[in-house]
Amino acid sequence: MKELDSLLHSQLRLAVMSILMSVDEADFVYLREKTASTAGNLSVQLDKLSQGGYISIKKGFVGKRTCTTCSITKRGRAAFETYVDALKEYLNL
Amino acid sequence: MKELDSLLHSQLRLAVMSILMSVDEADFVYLREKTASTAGNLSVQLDKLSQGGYISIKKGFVGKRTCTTCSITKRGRAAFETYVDALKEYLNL
DNA sequence: AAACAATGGTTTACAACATAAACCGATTTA
DNA sequence: TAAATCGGTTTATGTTGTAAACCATTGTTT
Repeated sequence: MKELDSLLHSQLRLAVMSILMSVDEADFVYLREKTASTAGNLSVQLDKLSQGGYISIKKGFVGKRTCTTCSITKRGRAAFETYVDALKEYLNL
Repeated sequence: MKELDSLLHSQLRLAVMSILMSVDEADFVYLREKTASTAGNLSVQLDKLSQGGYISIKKGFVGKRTCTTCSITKRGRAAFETYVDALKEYLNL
């Protein structure tokens, strides 16, 4: 059996990655709402994805307010695809 | 976003369930080899699946040796299918 | 037959993880 | 200016996954 990438095999991180796969860029608040997660949890998981090089996080401003924007990296995209393939094997899809 | 069934969202339990989906019955040793897991870990995870009513565990003998045989339940089969559907949503499959 | 290894598992101790609560600094509102 | 809100981070805590240690029985060696 192939190993499942443990950085991706987490509900929230997977949800985030899935969104980022199809959206180019997404800010913190959007991700929090779309995934229905708490800010704290999201913050931690984004960090992990970032540490692993799967996403890049850009901190900027919208007006006077800070805004954290995330996008998937090449590496993240590849990892996601590998993960999906491995999963298909598990699920016989 | 749909919730992912946390009883299934675990690498080893998922592997076990996937095997049991297509095999009617499988004994402990077979599962251990097929999933390349340690006996301890497998024992714990089988217990959890059993507690959740997803598999049934039957203890018997083959010759003089004990033999633990597992099979998926109706409920387990349904849960697996639901899980797969939810996952498809996450992965855009 | 006593000692030793192997088989089939279970228990348990520990590390990693997910999560929410508490918090922080800046901004807007009253 | 005080209080409430926003965008987010840090931290404390419970939950989970895992392997190491263990147990009971069977088989093998001396």
